Amino acid sequence: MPTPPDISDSEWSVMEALWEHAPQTASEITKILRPATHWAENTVRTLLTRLVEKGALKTAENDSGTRTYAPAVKREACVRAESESFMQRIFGGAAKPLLVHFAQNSKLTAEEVKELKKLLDQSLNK
Amino acid sequence: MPTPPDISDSEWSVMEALWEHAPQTASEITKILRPATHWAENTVRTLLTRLVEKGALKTAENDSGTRTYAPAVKREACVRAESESFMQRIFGGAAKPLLVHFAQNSKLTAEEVKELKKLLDQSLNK
DNA sequence: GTCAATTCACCACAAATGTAGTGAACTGGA
DNA sequence: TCCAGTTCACTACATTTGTGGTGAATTGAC
Repeated sequence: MPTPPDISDSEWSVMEALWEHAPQTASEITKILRPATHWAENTVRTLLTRLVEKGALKTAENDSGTRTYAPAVKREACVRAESESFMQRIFGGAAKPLLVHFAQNSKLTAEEVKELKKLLDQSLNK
Repeated sequence: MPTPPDISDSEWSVMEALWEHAPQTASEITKILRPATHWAENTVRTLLTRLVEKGALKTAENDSGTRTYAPAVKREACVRAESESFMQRIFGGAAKPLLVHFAQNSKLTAEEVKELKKLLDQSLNK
């Protein structure tokens, strides 16, 4: 898989739809996104085209000869890239202050806290 | 303090300089940022102007009659806003998967892990 | 008082983003 | 076979962002 390109806000919604389920056609994706976005189909098509240009999606044709889209980059890799650049931007690249911030500003259940503590421990023995 | 406006990448660097030390003049800020950015003074001035328009900075004059800039919004509030929108964008607004991601992808010292675990516990009794 | 340096208001301009419209081409059903 | 709906390639256009140039006004040092 190639390095994840920059993916803008709107584009990210499209990617999510395709990470969730692929391949899909432009009109299918539009329908999936409609409730949340109300985007015109042409808007979605523009985003799809840009994402293909960026190398984030690849296309193929389905049985009816209609173009379909599928991710060319893994969600996890994109999440990592976006997270990295966010951490860089806001927390000077340091994980600890970031974790401090979210640990302090989030409402977590006792279960979640337990789980996270376990993960933190594991992050040491790696 | 007003609600934090959107602050772009370059603008954020300027804000950091002023959160660090304020008030400062345009040329002072340019000098501070120069090692990291190599921006022309006019570039910094443009960013300053935009930040004032956005309400992120306020201006005054110093003794020599030169304009100075100072934050009009608290860093903590901006960090919170950016963090919120990042969490929304990438993790669907959920803190737990975000924390999981960073807990797993960060190299932390034993000290830091201890500290974070403590913070997590405290986040419960609030 | 003059001149060089500083400060500023304004303008510039390309790339990226958000959000679509137009018009041609194709296609499945009556 | 002809038309309506679908798909697509292009184009459009306002904003935001990154990056900086021009030229006028001011001011401190001679």
